[in-house]
Amino acid sequence: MPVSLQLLSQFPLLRPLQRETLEPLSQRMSLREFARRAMVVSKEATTQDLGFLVDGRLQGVDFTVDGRGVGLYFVEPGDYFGELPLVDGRAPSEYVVAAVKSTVAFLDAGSARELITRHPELAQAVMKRLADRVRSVMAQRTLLSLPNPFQRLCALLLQLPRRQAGGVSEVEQAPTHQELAIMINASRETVTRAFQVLFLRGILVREGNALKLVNPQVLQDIAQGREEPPKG
Amino acid sequence: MPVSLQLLSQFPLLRPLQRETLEPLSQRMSLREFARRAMVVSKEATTQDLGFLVDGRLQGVDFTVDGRGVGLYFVEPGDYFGELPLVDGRAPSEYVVAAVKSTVAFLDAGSARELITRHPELAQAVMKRLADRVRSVMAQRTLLSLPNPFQRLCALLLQLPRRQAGGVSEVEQAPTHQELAIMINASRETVTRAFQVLFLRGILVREGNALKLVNPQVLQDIAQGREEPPKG
DNA sequence: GAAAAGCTGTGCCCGGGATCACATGGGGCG
DNA sequence: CGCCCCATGTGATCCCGGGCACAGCTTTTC
Repeated sequence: MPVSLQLLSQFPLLRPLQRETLEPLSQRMSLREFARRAMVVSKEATTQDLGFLVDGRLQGVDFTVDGRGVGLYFVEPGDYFGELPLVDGRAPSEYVVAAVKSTVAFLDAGSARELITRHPELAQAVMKRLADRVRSVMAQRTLLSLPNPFQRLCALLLQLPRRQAGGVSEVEQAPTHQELAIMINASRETVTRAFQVLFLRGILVREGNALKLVNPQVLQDIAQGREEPPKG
Repeated sequence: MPVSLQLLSQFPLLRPLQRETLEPLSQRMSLREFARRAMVVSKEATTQDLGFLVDGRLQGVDFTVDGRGVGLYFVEPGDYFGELPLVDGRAPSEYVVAAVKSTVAFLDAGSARELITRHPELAQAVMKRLADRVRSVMAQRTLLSLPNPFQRLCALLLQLPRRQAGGVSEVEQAPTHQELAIMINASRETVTRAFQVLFLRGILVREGNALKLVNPQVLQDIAQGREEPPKG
């Protein structure tokens, strides 16, 4: 089930490639659909194919032994994933699931490796991507080593993907309290109560499904322990 | 201050290179000595040179805002470091300090980048290295998200570098309670008390500066929450 | 060898968060 | 429309682990 050239040329990673290189690739690749919540890559998977997200949205997740899930990162259309097993030949470090109905193009491990080896620009891009992941996981590690839940929540809010909306930076599609709780190693109720305080102080404003960070500076101060985590 | 070819050829990363490639490199590189505790790379450094550890032992460390230090990883002779800034051009994510008196050979960022771009085997090796770091930091993140300090300690013990000694795997040069405490986000006293219990149960045996993991299986069980963290 | 500094071991207290239980609210879906 | 499921609030309770104080011990330093 080959993939159209036009589709492939939409991926930034493959942009540097010549048409002659792309064409045989498109022959080897295959498109697959995934329903919402479907597992795209299992942690136990032995294949090391490189995946390109054509459409939808994927999420890297991990589970603690007691079954709680942790969101690690998102994959947006145009992005690729699965580079970790591809590079080191070991099993994936996490699961990848479809956050919504998604379409993925897979390139087999062999071709992917050859491609990267032959094209330094691609190798460069993959290294860059891995570096980004190191930094992002490091940030999470640092966050988790903060002493109290309030600080961790503030730190997390600052590192969630945000966008500017009317001069104020906001988190769209804010995760649920439960999801946040897991990410900062706290209970759901603690997150709720911390939010109360932040709302009360006007540091944070809820707007439908989005969260406006009215005063990021204070969040930063609390996260870094410069300002006392407010109690009530 | 050029570096001898013989020295360079001891680095696995550079092993694939021809003598003709190595020679100009050796001209550009410079050797530097660092005393114990000296800072090799600052987190604020703007240079992106690649460092090769000739002799001694380095440690990647980070500091929380309140000044507590966290050990992240070690660099042993033959290893290189500084690949993260080199790859993504951003500031280092941590400090590198000399654990003991050390000798380091530096290669300027430009030459290093060119080298990697020109030689796919090297790019491959660097990618592998980055992948290792992703996995190691992920492991630390997972550890920190365990609910209680006892579990975290067991998990940490299992992920410290170990070696086999007389059929029993042991941690040489065990870190101090204080250092362990910081790594698992707990207080020094809590670590001490947890050790008490582990010694009492014969799961762990102290032998001078080394720690024998007599029963790794139980450690594993406790870490994963399958077995109740013993209370006394 | 004496002093100083650092590591380890313990008792005690207290407060922050986990946990439980339940009330509300709100949105999707038959 | 009514139902149900999930997300959010909120109070009450309890206990784990942080923090302090201090007592041996070992290791460095001069």
